[in-house]
Amino acid sequence: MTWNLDSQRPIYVQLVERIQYDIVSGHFHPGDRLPSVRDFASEAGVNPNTMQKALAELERSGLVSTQCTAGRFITDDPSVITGLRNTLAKQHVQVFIEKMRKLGCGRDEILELIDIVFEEAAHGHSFGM
Amino acid sequence: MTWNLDSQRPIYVQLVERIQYDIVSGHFHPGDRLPSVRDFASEAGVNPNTMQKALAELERSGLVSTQCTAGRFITDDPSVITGLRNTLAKQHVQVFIEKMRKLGCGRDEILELIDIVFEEAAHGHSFGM
Amino acid sequence: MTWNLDSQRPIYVQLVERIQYDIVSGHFHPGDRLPSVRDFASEAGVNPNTMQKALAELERSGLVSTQCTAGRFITDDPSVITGLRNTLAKQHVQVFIEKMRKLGCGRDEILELIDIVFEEAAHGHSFGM
Amino acid sequence: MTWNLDSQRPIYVQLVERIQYDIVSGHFHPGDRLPSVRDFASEAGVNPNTMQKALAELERSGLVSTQCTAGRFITDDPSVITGLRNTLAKQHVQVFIEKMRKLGCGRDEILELIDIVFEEAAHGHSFGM
DNA sequence: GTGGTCTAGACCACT
DNA sequence: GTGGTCTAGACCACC
Repeated sequence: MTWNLDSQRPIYVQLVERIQYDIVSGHFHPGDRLPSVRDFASEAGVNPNTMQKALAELERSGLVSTQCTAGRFITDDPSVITGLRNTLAKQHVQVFIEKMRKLGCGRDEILELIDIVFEEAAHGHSFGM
Repeated sequence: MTWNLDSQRPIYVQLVERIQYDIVSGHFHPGDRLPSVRDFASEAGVNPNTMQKALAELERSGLVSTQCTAGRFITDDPSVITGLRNTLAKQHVQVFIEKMRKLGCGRDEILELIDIVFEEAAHGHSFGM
Repeated sequence: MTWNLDSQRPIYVQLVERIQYDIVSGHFHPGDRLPSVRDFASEAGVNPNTMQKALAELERSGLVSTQCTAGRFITDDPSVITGLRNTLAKQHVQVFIEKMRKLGCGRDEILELIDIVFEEAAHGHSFGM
Repeated sequence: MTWNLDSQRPIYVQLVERIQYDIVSGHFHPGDRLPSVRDFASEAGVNPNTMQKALAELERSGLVSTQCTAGRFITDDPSVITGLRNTLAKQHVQVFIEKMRKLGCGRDEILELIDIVFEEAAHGHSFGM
């Protein structure tokens, strides 16, 4: 698992996003214990304080909670996770559609392109880049 | 028309993207003469050198060309513009679908969400800006 | 009965306050024998030395007295207890009014808010715990 | 203006509370510019990072906002300030009544004591201690 | 070992 | 000069 941090945006923001994804996508499960701040930080190649800041952010949003001296845990309320997933999904769709609109792509063309990309993917093309 | 530059990513990259959009979306037309580097830079509120770098980038990709002493012009070959438009559109779709895939959204859910966002937009909700 | 000790303030101070409350509020009665230091400490989940320090403090203020070999007893002079109760009550009121004054709340607003809180409590809202 | 920080509770929390009070009590006014992080920190005798953390907290709650490179400003929406004031006031009342309840003081006795304290204050006694 | 907090000092971009 | 971010290293209390 690589972290792919770029130095253009605040690292702690990228950490938050990345961990959110890992929770939402099922890499972490509700109730799971997260690695310790120090381990997590070293895994991501950042300073423990930076990871601490990211985790505090996640705590503020209710995704993780800390049981002092025992570590940090993913919320065990699946609805919080589902809620975040849906929020993120909708945000992505909105940003995406706005970008396409600026390119002059309407609804039909968007749907068409999506089908094309899915077709290609189904025939073994890779997604990412 | 505001330029909305953020200081997180290299300015010239943002300028390139923005001008690409302006060409592709029809704000600039094939054969149009671009403002002078100096004017363009002052309009965007950036240093002329930065704008220069952005325009050089656009030249490299064939979107604009310099006719010495007469200034810079948008390519008069519509197919180049259409090509860019389609390339950008497809890129956006691929990136978007990859993000959604990471969230665990399949094709059907994506289509559903897109319809929802279009519905909302039709009822007066703003997109992102 | 939980002890709710927080690690922010010296433990023994919190014990003193808590036992004062238990005496003043009638949980312990005049002349009652207190549990042994060891039992009391284990009940509160603290080190016996810490409890010892707390009890010494209470002895200094005349609330409890040691009868050698027989253990520690709550004072059998009800006026001492009543005196403490009134002292604590007045202290709380003074500190409270000072805080409210800093917020710009005058006498009338304070009385109004107190009535509101009592109203809410009467309708089943919990206070603080 | 002294800061009276005690080392028992997180300093940044105390800074938040103190600045909240200063805003709510009218020492800072809506739209006022706060001292720079560095100045503010040195005035309070803390590390700039600690002050930064406190101000970030205040920003999160909407009390102050930062106009990048221009400094931080108190919100110019008086209703936010009034809202905070009322929230704090009610909290204090609740905590106070709960404490008094534990002492066995009912509503009437509380009101009586408040009047006594106000009487004393009116005759020149000091509040605080 | 855990998390939480604080400090000191640095760099960046903007103006 | 402003705020924002990051790092390194320290201390504390709890278990």
